[in-house]
Formats: sequence, structure tokens, C-alpha cells
Amino acid sequence: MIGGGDNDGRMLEWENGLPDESELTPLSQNLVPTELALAFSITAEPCRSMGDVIRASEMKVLSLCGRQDPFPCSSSNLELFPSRTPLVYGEEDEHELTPRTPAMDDTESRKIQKIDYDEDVEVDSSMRMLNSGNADNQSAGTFKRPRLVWTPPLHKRFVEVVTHLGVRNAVPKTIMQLMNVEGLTRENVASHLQKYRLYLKRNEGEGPSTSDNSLFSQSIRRSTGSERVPLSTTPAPPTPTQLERPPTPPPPQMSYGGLPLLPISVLGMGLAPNGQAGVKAGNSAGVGYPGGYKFHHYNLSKDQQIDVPGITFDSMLYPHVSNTDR
DNA sequence: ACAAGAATAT
DNA sequence: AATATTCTTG
Repeated sequence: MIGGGDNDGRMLEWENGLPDESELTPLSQNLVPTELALAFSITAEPCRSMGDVIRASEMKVLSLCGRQDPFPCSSSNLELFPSRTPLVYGEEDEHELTPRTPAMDDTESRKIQKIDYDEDVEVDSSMRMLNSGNADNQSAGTFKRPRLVWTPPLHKRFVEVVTHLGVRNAVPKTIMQLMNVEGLTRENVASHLQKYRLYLKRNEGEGPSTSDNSLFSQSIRRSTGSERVPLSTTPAPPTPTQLERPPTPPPPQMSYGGLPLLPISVLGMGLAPNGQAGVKAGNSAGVGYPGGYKFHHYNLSKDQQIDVPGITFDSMLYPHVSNTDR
């Protein structure tokens, strides 16, 4: 115990609460005697009122929170996604060197985002929030893109594009370009496409009227080859001429899933003690990651999804979610 | 050199 | 299981 046993009585008094003003040294009284202060060239600070103290206290609390707004994630806060902020999402791995080649060209712009400043406001803003608290994560050139989560809207977009192209002609780069989602990489798409094709293969040969009544299976026209389906969000459906080439470059850029990406805290998801992101059962669009390393979860709660009749969750992504929950 | 796709890693 | 990364090949 600090202070030993001499002052046990005083400490006991304090157990019933903080001392009142009468027991404390008045704010107006200098703690250092004038002579002593002069001897050490200490200039007395101006007297502070109780208001000053309270204000200072609040400032301290805010600074300890590391930001001005204690609740920046509230849905009403439109400042959530300020424009053009330096990319700060990175990872704690300083061994990850080699920035991608900086070939300056329109088709390569996405790569550049990895090492420079990301154009995707929503994405990097979410990153910033989620990563705040990481002290050593953003020294130049050490960015590591956080793990992408294929939310239902995002996957829907993917399916639209793939279906539009026809599974045979759908290749990652084209898909990526047509999806037109900022921050989405070819690697992201390639990985997802691989899985998607596995899904198709696993289910091939099964008629549409099997026990599989998932919206997923319904949403997919089993493409026989070069068949193409218009892209719903593309303003003008491709003309036959256009179909010869990779179709019309898309207008409005989506953020992931076409909606503002919201931080975990907004969605009732949190970081488990081991650093894993998880979701509460209600949103169930993601699960904790068994590997035990950090990743970011861009998920959207059900009522935040794009209102597209017929397609919401799907069984490829969320086989564990019952259809009635979708 | 680049990109697709498969294989493997986390 | 989901996604990323690496390897192989065209």
C-alpha cells in the first residue's frame, strides 16, 4: 500500500467518496511558496476557475480518446467520409516492402492506389477508423490492403457482371473493370471467381428445382458459354456491336457494395480479444476468422443493403444462413 | 512482362 | 471457410 499505515484513517474517509472542497487546497492558492518560486524562476500561473478545470478535464478525455468526436461512427454523421484523406490503412508488417510497380497508366491506376493515396473515400475512411490505434501502421510503402469481405451487394454486383459477360469470357480483370468498385483489385476478383466457379461446378447438373431454392442459385443463369446478359446498373444495355468487345464501361462508381462502408462498430460487430472481427448473430454475414489474424470486415447490416428485389444473401457466401433469414 | 487459373497459404 | 498469396502456364 502506498503511504504505509499512518494515514489509514484518511484513506478510509475517502472510501465514501472524493473529498469535498473544504478538504482540498483552494485552486487560488499557489502550491509553491512565492520565495521558492522566485528562487527557481517559476512564474506563477494565473488562477483558474472551476470551469477552467472542467474544460481541461474534458480536453484530456478527448485527447485520450484520440479524437475530437467520441462517436464519429454514428450513422447520422456525414463527416464519416471526408474527401481526399491520405491513405492510412496499413498493416503492422514492416517487412512487407516492394511497392507495386508505379507504371502510370489508366489501367494501372488501381495498383497505384495501393502505394499512394487511395481514391476511395469510403474505403480509406473506414480503414482509418478501424485502424486508429495502430501506431506503426502507415510508414510509407508498407501498406497492406485489408482483407476484403464480399458483402451481399458486392457479390451481387460480381454475379451481375459475370453473368453479363458469360462465365466463359469472364476473367478477373474484365470483371474488376466492369464492377467498377473502387479499391477492388484484380486479385480480389480472381480469388472470388475461383471460388465462384467451384461453386458452379459443385452444383452443376442439378436442376433449378432441387432442394436448393437459394436466391443464389436463382440469380444465376447457368451460362452456356458466350451468352451475355445485360448489366442491370448499366444505363444502356449493350448493343450487339458492343457485345463483341468488353461492354460499356460503367458510370457510377460504387464503393464496396454500392453503399458507404461502415465501420464495425456501427454494425454491432466488434473485435474479439484476439483481434478477430466478428459479428453478432443477427447480422451473421460474417464469422470470426479461425486463423487469428486481423482483418477488416466491411459488412452491411440487412436493412442497409441495396434494395434489389430477389437478391440479397446467397448460399455461396453464406451457406450457414438459412433461407428464411435472407 | 502480364494475366489467368490452379495450388497453396493464412 | 473465406480470402490472400504464390506458383505455373500461356
